[in-house]
Amino acid sequence: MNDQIRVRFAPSPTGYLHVGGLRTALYNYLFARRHNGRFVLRIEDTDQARKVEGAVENLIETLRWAGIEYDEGPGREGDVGPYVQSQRLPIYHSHVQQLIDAGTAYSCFCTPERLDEIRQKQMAAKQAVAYDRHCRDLSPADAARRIAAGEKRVVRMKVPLTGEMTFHDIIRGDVTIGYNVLDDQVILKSDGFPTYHLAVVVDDHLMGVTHVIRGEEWLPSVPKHILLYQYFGWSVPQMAHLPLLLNPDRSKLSKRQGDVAVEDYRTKGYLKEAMVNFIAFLGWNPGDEREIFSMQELTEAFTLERVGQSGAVFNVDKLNWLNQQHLKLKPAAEIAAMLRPMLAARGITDVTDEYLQRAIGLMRERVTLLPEFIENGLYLFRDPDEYEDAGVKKSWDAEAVGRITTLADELASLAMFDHPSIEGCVRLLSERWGIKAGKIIHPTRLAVSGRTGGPGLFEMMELLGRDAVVRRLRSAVERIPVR
RNA sequence: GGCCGUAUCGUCUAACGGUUUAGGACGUAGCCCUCUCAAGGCUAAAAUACGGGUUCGAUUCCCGUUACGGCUACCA
Repeated sequence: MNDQIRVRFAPSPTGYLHVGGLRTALYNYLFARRHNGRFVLRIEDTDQARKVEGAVENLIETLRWAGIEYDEGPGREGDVGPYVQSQRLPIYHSHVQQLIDAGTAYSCFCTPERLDEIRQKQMAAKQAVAYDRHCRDLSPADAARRIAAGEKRVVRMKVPLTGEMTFHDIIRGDVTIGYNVLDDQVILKSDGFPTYHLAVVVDDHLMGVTHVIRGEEWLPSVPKHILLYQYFGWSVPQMAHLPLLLNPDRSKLSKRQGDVAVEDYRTKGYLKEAMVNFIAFLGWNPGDEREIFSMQELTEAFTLERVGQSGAVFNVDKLNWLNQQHLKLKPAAEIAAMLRPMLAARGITDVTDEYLQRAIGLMRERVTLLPEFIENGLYLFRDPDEYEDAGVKKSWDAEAVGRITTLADELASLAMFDHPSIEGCVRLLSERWGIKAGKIIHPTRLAVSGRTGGPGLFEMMELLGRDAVVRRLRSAVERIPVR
């Protein structure tokens, strides 16, 4: 392997992709792209109890949706696979044996009950909770005999009894942790699966990972990992521990206080561009005052050095704003494609692309989320079947009904039915009647759309077309009771 | 409890110890624009947790306190 930068995103498949996970994946991805490196996806499914059916597929699909493509991983094999830990058991076993042979790890036969017991005692005595190293000095021969006899065991790594370790983190600088607060971590479970600590070290090394970029929750276990690198005689990758994402009350981001699954946001109608832009800015900024970034721009601007050290609250208001901004930038054809299924769900399938895209043009600055195009702009596709009370109350009186009737006739005989002609017609009437144009505009909007707000009336009527407009005006006159 | 980490407007953040009346953005309020709703423009309120040092000078460096968070599993 050469000196190319290699990073990985290594989620465990427990159901869905967490927004914090998305950010970790994104930063790894951006870092790899920025340095022409490789981005690896590795599935850490060493906990059989937490395995969730379909979670891996879901994870991959969500990453794909966000535009985070991996260079190597499940379904995209490279030279250092497999990329799913449950398929790498023999690799872990031989490495564990290596440590046992070298005397840096040992078999432990303590039962869960015994472990529980000492933990209880330690807690009662207000001592640090740690394994008492009961099996650390069993002779290898004894251990081998008990294994042969079929006794259940785990394998633990030996942590020095005294001393401390200082390591460097790109984001946090030098961190020192004493060995006395570390216990002899289990590295191989009794079911034959490795724990995270062993698997992550073995795989990161074997997969040529040069930079470990992951969440801050891993910071305290770094010394254990470095110890393992040393036991194996391997060089240690660079570390970058990212600050956590927080709830509005500053606790670690969780359900209960909002959505944490990326797919929830996708379902709600957030754009991937907004999601990525927003997530990137939680803990990182470009150092200037730009706010709106495409994935491409992010890859050009991203550096680990500009990642902050403190947790960031997930602020939905800002995400909403970013979604609006990206909605304004996105080509109408792409928005149209996303709207089609939503329209179809309402039985609207007879809309041409041209019409739909023009409708999007009228609505895009008035919506925050995708479904609002339809919720707030349904009248662009169907005649309204109800009229806002506030509008009726405000602008629908006998005079208005008379004017709308006349307007309908005038519009029906207009030579051209485009924005300028329609506007000219309305303005002419308002002059003739000696009233402000608004006196005609407001009831007309109500009659045509059922709403009091929305796109400019004349553009809207042009899009709707003469037939629909005249029909709606006349039907409103029939249907809306005069107050 | 122990260990580790973090601490600038409500929120996301900027400010290589001096260029700072601490800048931008979201949100909030007001004004402008205007056929409505938006969008946009302008304006306003809004922060260096606290206490000690170091320094001619601290948001920036050091120490302590406080607060918050993480870790402390045969979970990741």
